[in-house]
Formats: sequence, C-alpha cells, structure tokens
Amino acid sequence: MSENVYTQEAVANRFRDFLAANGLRQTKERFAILRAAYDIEGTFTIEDLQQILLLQRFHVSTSTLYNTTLLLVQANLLIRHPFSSSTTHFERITDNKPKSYQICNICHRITHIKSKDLAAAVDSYHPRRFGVSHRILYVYGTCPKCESAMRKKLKQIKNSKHQ
Amino acid sequence: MSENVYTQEAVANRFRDFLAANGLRQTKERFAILRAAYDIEGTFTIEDLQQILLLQRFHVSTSTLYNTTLLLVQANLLIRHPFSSSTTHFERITDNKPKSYQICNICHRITHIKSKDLAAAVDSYHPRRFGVSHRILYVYGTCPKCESAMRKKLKQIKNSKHQ
DNA sequence: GTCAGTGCAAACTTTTTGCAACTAC
DNA sequence: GTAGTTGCAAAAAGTTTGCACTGAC
Repeated sequence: MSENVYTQEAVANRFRDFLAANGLRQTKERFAILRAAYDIEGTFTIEDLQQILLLQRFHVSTSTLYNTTLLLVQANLLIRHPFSSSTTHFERITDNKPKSYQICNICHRITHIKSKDLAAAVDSYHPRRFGVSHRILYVYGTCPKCESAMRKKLKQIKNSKHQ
Repeated sequence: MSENVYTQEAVANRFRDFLAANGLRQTKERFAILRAAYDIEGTFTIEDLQQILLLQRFHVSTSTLYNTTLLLVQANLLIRHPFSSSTTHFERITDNKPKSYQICNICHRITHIKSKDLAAAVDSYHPRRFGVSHRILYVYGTCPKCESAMRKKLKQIKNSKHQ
C-alpha cells in the first residue's frame, strides 16, 4: 500500500500480467498506448491519444486504440469517464483514492474536488464479492458562473415584461 | 425537506418555473416528455422515451427529445447517466439522496448500491459556491461472475502450456 | 507456421444541424 | 404578428465491424 504501484514500469508489468493471464499477445502497440496514456495528466480522448502517438512517430489505427483502451479499463489501469455527451474520456489511475468531480449541468465544466474528508468517506465503503478498482463521485449542479448568468437573464425577462 | 417535491405535479411546476426563468416556451411536447420521463422507474434512453410516448399516441421528433432532455438536465430534473458506451441514459431525480452504482469493468453490468452509511458519507460534502443538484457515486471493479470467469480462463491457459 | 492482432475502409449508431412549417406568447 | 419550437431529413461525430496483411508465440 505504501509503495507506488503506478509508475510506468509498474503499470507495464501489470498490463503484461493481465495480458498473460488472459492469453493475449504482448504487442508493441499495446505497450505504446499504455505508455502514452500514462504520460497524460488528466483526462484524454481516443483522438488525443492518437495525436500524442503521432507526435512520437508511432502510428496506431483507431480500431487498435479502441481495442487497447478497452483492455486497459478491464485491467484496471484506466478509468473510462462518462461525463461528456459525445466522446468518451479516459484517465490513468494513479492511486487507489476515490476521485471526485463537480460537473455543471449547464456549461458542463468539470472541476476536480479536493476534499480529504469526502475521499475518506467514499473510501470507507467496501462491498462484498466485488473487487473494487476505483471509485468516482460526480457532484452535479450549477456552477457560480451559470448561476449568475441565469439570474441576469431572468432579470432581463422580467424587465422586458414590465416595459 | 419533509414533503415530496418530486411528484408529477411538483416537477411540472418546477419545469414551468425553469422555462419561465429562462424565457423559454411552455409547449405540450416539453411537458409530455417530462411526464413520460417521470413515469419511468430507473434509467432510460432517448429511444425508450420515444417508444413510450408513441404508445401514448404522442409523437415527438428526435430533435425535440434531445432538446428537452437537455433542458430537463439543466433544470435539475433529470440525471444524465454516463455509464454505457454508446447511448446516453437518463434517470428521473426522485430525491436528493446520493445514488451509488457498482459497475463491472468487464461485463458492464450495473448494480444499485443500497448503503445508508455510504449515502450519508457522500451527502456530508457541501461545496461552497456550487448549487448541488445531485451526487452519484460509481464504484468500478470486477463482479464475481467475471472474476471467476477470468480465473477459469487463466487455468485453461496454464494447463494448455503444460501439455 | 499459426492465429491473434493490426490497419484500413466501410458500416453503423447516436447525436447534431438546417430549414420550412407551426404555435405559444 | 413574431420569434421560439417542432419535425423531418441530411450531415456529422464516434464507435464498431469485416477482411486482408502482419507479427507474436
């Protein structure tokens, strides 16, 4: 628990084990994708990943990217984020602490919540017969900007009616 | 807090207020969609909604469904669920208690977690300057079925190598 | 050498957009 | 009457699939 099991080397080993355990082949594409994914801090899309690999002069097809990210999610090395409507976002797992996000229902802005208490609270839940890889809390609502924009709009509407 | 603010009548009123506050029109389509959405227990897709309205002999176009569900999310009357890869799932908000889901990384099966302690823990978080509409906790991992399937596969691979 | 994995393009699904017709205000 | 809304169809965006070629075992 004390040592970091999420270094590039450690994750490569874990992926290697996962592939072996499932009778899957160890291709250079798979490890290149893993490396690229773990170089990215924060979330990324399939397209981001392809761009980054392109910059490294490493070409991978879209199908391989979809295939490999799926494996990495199954190997508990990537989080598959659901927030955006259209595109799927991924994120490396750098520790086993729960992640929390605040998402505005209107502008869809996503903010990372840094609360030790919240993390501890979420972490206290241990289901039986379910191997937890990670926990994500999404707090939805209206952000200050959108809140004030809505109030402003409301005022304008009221004023125009009283003209 | 004690009275239920999520009855069909109450949500219709809240939607009415939201529309008025934003200078949007009160169309029969919008209220029909809200009513249908609140008739559904559990999650649903845009297509589900269209089917249900069709059964009620109420025709709405796909664009209207997308438009209206977006408004309902902004009005804090619907949750936009992110779990499935392809299709977006929605769910009515029936209370302000946090919801928790357990999701298998492999088979993508979704289970509702019913834990009072967990709910209380999540609920204890109150961000400043952010109007919380609801909180959702996703616990990712491997479900018992997939866990045992993986072990079985691993055994087979080991055996075939020792042949 | 064999078969899983990759790349490419085509297919498919879901969501968005443009524009004419409609209707809430 | 006017402008916001709807419906339809077409387009766009994201993801999946089929098949020939390649390379890990």
